[in-house]
Amino acid sequence: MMYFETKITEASIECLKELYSADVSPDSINIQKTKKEFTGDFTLPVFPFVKLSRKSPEQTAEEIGKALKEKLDFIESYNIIKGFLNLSLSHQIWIDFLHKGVQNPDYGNTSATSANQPILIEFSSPNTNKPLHLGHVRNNLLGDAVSRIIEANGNKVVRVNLVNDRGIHICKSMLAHQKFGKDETPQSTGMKGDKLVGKYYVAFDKQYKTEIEELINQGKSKEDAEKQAPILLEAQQMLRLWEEGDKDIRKLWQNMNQWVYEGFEQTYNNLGITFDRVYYESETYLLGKEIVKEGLAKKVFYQHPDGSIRVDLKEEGLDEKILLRSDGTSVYITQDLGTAVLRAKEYHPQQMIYVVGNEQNYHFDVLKRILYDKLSYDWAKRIYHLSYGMVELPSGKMKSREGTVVDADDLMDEMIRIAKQKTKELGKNDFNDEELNGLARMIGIGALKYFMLKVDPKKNMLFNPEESIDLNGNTAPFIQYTHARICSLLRKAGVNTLELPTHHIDVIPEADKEILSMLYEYPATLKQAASELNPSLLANFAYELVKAYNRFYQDTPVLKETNENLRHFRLQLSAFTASVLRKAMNLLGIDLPEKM
RNA sequence: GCCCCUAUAGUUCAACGGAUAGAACGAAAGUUUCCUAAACUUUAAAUCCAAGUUCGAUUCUUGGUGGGGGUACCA
Repeated sequence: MMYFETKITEASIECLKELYSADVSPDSINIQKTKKEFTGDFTLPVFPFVKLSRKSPEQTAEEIGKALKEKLDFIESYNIIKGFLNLSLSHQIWIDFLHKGVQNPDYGNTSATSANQPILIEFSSPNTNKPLHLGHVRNNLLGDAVSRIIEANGNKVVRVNLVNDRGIHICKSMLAHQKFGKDETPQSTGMKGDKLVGKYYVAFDKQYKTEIEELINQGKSKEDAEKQAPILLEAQQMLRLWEEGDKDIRKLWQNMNQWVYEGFEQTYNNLGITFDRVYYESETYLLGKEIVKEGLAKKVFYQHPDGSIRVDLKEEGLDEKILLRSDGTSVYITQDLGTAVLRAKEYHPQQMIYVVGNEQNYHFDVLKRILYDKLSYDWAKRIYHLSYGMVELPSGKMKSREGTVVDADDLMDEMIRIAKQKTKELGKNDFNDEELNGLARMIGIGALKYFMLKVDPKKNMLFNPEESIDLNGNTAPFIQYTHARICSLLRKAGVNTLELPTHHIDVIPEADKEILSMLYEYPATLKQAASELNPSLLANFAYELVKAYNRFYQDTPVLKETNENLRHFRLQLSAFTASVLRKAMNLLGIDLPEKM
């Protein structure tokens, strides 16, 4: 793949040296795509160089344009508007680009460099006390898409999941099941395991609130009531018993977690998500505790008079942080310390990415500081928190305990149902049942994934359950439909587009050219998506490409084009478009149908 | 209180410091003897406020205002 921008930049530096004896850094050469309303392919704003030339922007642009045209044979012409130098490339180089691109199955990808250490990426990281909701969906889709994007950029990826399978939150579900559960199981109730366990988490919270209220009525302060509610004390006792290895508690814990895993498995399958390595907090928290003790021995941590172990990060601009409770049980960050050390040892990754919501920004600051500054692990500087925004409802934040969540399974089912209904409404009858179900799935899940991934990860996003996710406009089905139309076109053409001869066409029409130049942008878009860990760039790219193609399709004949060279050119252009769409969307985990 | 993030059409989202801020939904009006109308075309509609840096600021800096998050012996 040739990068015209690079060549133009290099040539521009030479020109500036020859014309004005000036040494200019590549940074000040800002080659951009020419805007649609002007003639040209690439544009160089020359304002930064008028100081060197001591001439007007127009004159400066003229001099640079003339010199560039002489230097670069692929520049056919140029024009100047104000201080903008617009360069047009030759038709032939664009035709060559199409020819090479359409035949290159790896177009846009960077070939793998096997020597590199893997990039480790943690995502999903569920708690086992409740089912997955829309917030987790964003996390999973983001982690999966980022993994794919990094792979396409030539890096090895290890997808890891960290299951928070122990802790006070699970004890709450367990306790509620013991108290109110009547020995219910997924089998006896027919409920999905994670849903059943989630039910008890809510039951716990209900009882907890009742007890708090009673205590307040007895004259306790709200704060004391929250700390002294009997059911909470029981849960804390249960956690201590769990950490001591109490047989009955461990048995119940194993059973209930198993139910949850079976439920999660279904959800992951539906989302099309897999992992290479699953860590369980129950397997790493002891290592975490050891690390805390080592830190204590090395005096980088200290024991508070109340018995808890803490770290002082005031010098690092943060605060004190508790690492071990006064009763000796571990907290959230304890296991994260252990897990991080274990991972570093197992994989020696070149980078450790954590896909975790922005509500935990502070937590990751602290984690990194402890590992790097306090414990002097050099690899800890390669920890990167991919912090994404919350999914909000019109009523505000989702809260599991209060039941204001959008359940992941329900939402997927609903999306598939709507897609199926829409397909029928549109009178698409040439599908058998199996095909119809497959298509509805592709569309429904695709729409959901696209909806979540088209938004810049770091921004909060809003989901309105009243309005189901759109299937029109800037959506996956819009892109899928265009792909299906192209496939139909190619089927009818009855030729192998890859084997078509080189075309000689006099001019590339405007609409054709627009698509071509967008296809040219794909590799740079992919690179940017990888370096910014931002899948939304690919979503927006695919959308823009489809907009342009639909405009083209609307009023440009392809099969009916009588000029054979032009017809072949357009078939290849269409085939290349379909192929790039598949690539971009596949990196988002979205499949495209050949018929819809 | 302190810290971080954020602010763009009625709504949901775009825009490496570059030209006339771009889409979608919603609203209004159109397009099918022609390769799939889940499409296309047209109209109305926005940079929170105030300074600063710059040839040029939605973008960078400072101050203010609004929204979100964090600051737990929760995760």
